[in-house]
Amino acid sequence: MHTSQEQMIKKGPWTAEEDAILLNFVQKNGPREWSSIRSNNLLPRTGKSCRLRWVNKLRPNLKIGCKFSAEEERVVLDLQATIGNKWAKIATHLPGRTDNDVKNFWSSRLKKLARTKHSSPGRELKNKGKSLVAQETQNISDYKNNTSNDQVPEGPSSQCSQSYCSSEMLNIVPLPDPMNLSSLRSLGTDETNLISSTESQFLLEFPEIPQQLELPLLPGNNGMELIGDDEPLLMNGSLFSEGPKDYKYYGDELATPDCFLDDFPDDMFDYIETMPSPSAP
DNA sequence: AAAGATGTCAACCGCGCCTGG
DNA sequence: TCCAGGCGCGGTTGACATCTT
Repeated sequence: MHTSQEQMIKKGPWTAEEDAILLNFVQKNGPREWSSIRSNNLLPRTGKSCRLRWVNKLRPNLKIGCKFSAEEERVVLDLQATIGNKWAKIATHLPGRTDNDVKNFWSSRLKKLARTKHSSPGRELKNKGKSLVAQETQNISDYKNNTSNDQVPEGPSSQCSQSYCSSEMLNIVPLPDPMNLSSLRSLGTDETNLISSTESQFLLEFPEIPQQLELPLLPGNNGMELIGDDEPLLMNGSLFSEGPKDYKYYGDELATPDCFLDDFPDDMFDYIETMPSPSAP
């Protein structure tokens, strides 16, 4: 049973006329009292919808149609590792970016990582991917929470056994020295933050890399040039740095994880794909 | 050139917090 | 103290664009 007012609520893409009306409203009233837009019959949209449109598309100084720079990617990775999926908070550190932008950027990265591992996902993964990626995020978060007492699981997590990432990705193995977990632990800004989600994500994705492969070479050096005094480390946002102040560059570009993946041999993931599952008999 | 795979973006949904009555 | 409405946030979905085979 719908009221006539409910039936009048419009959904879907915004028209230029609607945008103009909304802009006019905000110019007169400021970005607030969104619900009055509908109650005053200015637009057949909910207050939430109006607010979202304003925040994501009509607000001044937005970077629309502009890809994330390496620096912006670095900020997102750092902050996500530090505070988790607080997209709105992260967005406050990125002028011109919205929480939606950050969220979409992060989802794209996760999907890319998932597909890298499952190199022939096909339509099945396409169909499952969206919810699975979200599940993966949750599982990573759960994993982080469950290891907050310095207890590092040595095998697949039973807690996540129903999920996509658990059966295929929760392939957690101790890292050999010097890239062991105590090294990783020392990275955290919070002692309880044993492995940040970015870090654990990498561990889940590529558990065997430190044991089996040489690290990729970075231009101009042997691939693991030290910036600070600490040992080279795999994780923490840029994957090759030990903290926000020290970031590797590929030429003029900051070394983002995507750059990182690009430098692995093409067949590297084929090898990973054939790794026996620890749960296999 | 066509079909499928992948990436990007816009928008909706549901939950929870805040605030005023 | 309780409740309802407004709002913000994170998660999710679907459409469209672009790339790959």
